[in-house]
Formats: sequence, C-alpha cells, structure tokens
Amino acid sequence: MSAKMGRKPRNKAQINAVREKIINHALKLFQNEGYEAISMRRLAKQVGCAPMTIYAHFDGKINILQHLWAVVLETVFSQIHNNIKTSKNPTERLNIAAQTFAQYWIENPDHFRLVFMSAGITRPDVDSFLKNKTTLSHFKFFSGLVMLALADTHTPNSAEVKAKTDGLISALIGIVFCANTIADYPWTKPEDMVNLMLTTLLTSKA
Amino acid sequence: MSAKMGRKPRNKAQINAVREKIINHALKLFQNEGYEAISMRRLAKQVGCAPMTIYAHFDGKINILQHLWAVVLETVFSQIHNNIKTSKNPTERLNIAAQTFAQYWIENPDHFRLVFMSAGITRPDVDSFLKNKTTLSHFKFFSGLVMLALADTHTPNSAEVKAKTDGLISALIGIVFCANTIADYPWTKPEDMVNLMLTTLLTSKA
DNA sequence: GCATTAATTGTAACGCGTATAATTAATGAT
DNA sequence: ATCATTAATTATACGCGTTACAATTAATGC
Repeated sequence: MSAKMGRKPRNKAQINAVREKIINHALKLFQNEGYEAISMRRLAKQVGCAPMTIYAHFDGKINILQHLWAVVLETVFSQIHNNIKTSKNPTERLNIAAQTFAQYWIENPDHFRLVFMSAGITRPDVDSFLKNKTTLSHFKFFSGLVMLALADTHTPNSAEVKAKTDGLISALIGIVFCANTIADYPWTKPEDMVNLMLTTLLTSKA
Repeated sequence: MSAKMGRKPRNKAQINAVREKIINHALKLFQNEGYEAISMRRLAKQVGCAPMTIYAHFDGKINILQHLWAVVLETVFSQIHNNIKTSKNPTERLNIAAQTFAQYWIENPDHFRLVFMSAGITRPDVDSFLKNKTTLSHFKFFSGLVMLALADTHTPNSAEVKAKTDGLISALIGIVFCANTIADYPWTKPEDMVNLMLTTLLTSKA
C-alpha cells in the first residue's frame, strides 16, 4: 500500500506529444478546408479519438485555435522579413513591412478571422495572445522598424516609438478589419490608407 | 380557376408590423440582457411564435441584428453631436468627435461586438451595413468634420478628405478593436492613440 | 490475478443557427 | 359546406461547442 500504485501519470513529453498531435490535425483541417471546418467533432475524428478526449488535453476550442494563431503569424512575419530584405532604407523597410502585413490579411480573410475574430471579445480563458514570446517578438520587431524609420529625421524617445508603433498596428488591423467586415463601403484602397498612416506618423513631430 | 385563389398574401403594412415586432423584441432582449441573450429561440419565445417563423420574415439572425446596429449607431452619434456642441473650433470638434466615438465602444464592448463583430467576415446576405442612409450620413458627418479641421491650415481637396476620413475611421475602429480583443497587451492608452492619429493626420500635408 | 490509479470513451443533455418537410390557416370556386 | 390552392407557421432534424457523469479500458505495484 505504498504511495506508488496504479497507472503512472504521463510525463511532460508524452502530454506534449498528444497536444501537438491534436494541434497538427487542427492545422491540417484549417489549411485544407478553412476555418469553418475546425469543429471539435471533426477534429476528434481526424485525431482518431472521441470528442471528449480532446477536452482532457485542452480547456476548449479557443485554446487549440491559439496555437494556430502562432503558425499564421509566423507565416505573416516570415513574409515580411523576406520582403524587407531587398531594402536597406529604414523608411522603405517599414513601408514594405506595413504593406505586406495589411496585404496578407486582405488576401487571406479566413486567416484574419482565425487570428482576430475567433471567439468573443477579450478572449477569456486564453493563455494570452501575447504571452507567447514569439508573438511578442513580432511586435517588438515592428517597433524596431518604426524607431529606425523615425531616426531618419530625428532621435525619437521610447514613448514616441511605442505610441506610434501601437498606433500603427492598431490602424493596420483596423484598416484590414474594415475592409473585411464592412465590405460594401467604398473604402479608400487599403494600400493607400496604409501609405497615409505611415507618412503621417513619420512626418509628424508628435 | 382564376388567378386569385388561396390565402391572400399579407400587405406591406402587415409585413412591416410583424418585422417591427420582432425587431423590437430583439432590441429589448439586447438592452435588458446583452448580446448573448439574443438567440433565435429566445427571441421567438418573446415574440410568441416558433423559432422558424422568424425565418419567414428575416433571412437570418444577422438581418435582425442589422436593425439593432442602426439603433446603437444612433446613440453613438447623438452623443457625438451633443458633445461637440460646446466647441466651435473645427479641430477641437473633430477631436471631441473622435474621442467620443472611441470611448463609447470601449465603455460598451457589448455594443461594439454587436455592431462590428456579429456574424462572420464580409457580412454576406446583409442588406448592407451602409445602404441604410442614416448610417451613411454618419460617415459623411465625420468627413465634414475632417474637412473643416483640415481647412484650418490649407484647402484640402476631396480626395485628401476622403482618404483621411477613411483612414481615421479605420484607425479608430482598429484602436477599439485591439483594446477589446487583445486585452492583455499593454497598449498605449486609447485616448492617446486617438490623439496621435488626429494630430498626425491633421499636420501632415499628404 | 488484483486492487489502484490514469486515461479514454459513450451517452445524454443544453442551447445555438438553420435547412427541409410537414402542417395549419385562410381564401375563392364549386 | 367542401375542396383545391396558396400563404403562413411549425416540427423535426443536423451539426455545432460544451458540460456532466457513468462506464470502460490501460497501465502499474503488490
């Protein structure tokens, strides 16, 4: 009657393996058939288990989607990194980054929906959109671009860089969001709006 | 066997009466218990009919919500109109309008969700978010404010006004959207971001 | 083999939006 | 009044996310 009886609980490697298996199937489902195809019942079928088993490994659907966000963001920022390689001019690099960012979401509305519009407001129970260090690094990368672009004309303090980076990201997401959800309004071309945001943010002395 | 056989279809007044009855109950449901409470089954119960009956009068849930959007927007812009009365300075008026707009959605996330985040991307089958002439007039009102504010420094052409208005609205919605959905990131204060957007948009010569 | 613990599964339920088919209600013709 | 015809309503069912709970299977030490 010692304390070590019965089945041993899984070690962390095993736990992670099962979680990754589920995530991979979810990703495959999303890539092959889009956002709508990701349902707990279908996912379970793909994984080869009962729907309830998934709930033993994840708190809920949104906690699975969270991992897909990371994959999509990886794609976006890998595209950005790839595109800005061609230029060494800080302003141009920021320009390319912003345009690539906006363009991606407009060309892939399903991805936009997955990352920004799945689950309700405030994303409760999510480990956090930005706890993920990789995701956070994307933000920092953007603020680095902003800082260098601003440095072309003056020496910005960190407060200005943060405010303008936050403003730029919010504006970019807003532009994409509006283009995607209020599709019937004749918006100014997203590309032009991004340009406007950049030139105004960079030339103002605020 | 003349052409006029069988039950007579409802006249337009009757059709409208039923539709308004449904809309009113939906609105009451939203005001009393929030966004989550608006379900077709609960709505039907309030109206006193079977859930499917509603589908004979509306294409779907989103077509009902559409009418609630108009009510909410009316509230928002009535607040805006009320607040800018205190000032005659064009720049300040635009400032107050933008701040009021952003503040409203941050203070009422449920309303933001209703108007901007209900239903999926592209809002298919919706009569159109902006076919509604009142809603469209809100947009025009904003562009009027932008034009007058710009006129303080130069004479803007209509292209600049439209681009800057679209940019401002997108940015405002983006700021609110980010604050609401990516709540764990330490965003610059929305108020400050709105200020940044305004000063940069107004001072740039683009 | 047996008790013990872990992990998975089955079943049922709740409420959701909605497609389809069956049903009820009203009307003109007979 | 009965019947066909058309309009309006409703019942039923599907898949969805999620939860609760019982039943089952799997692994381990004795």
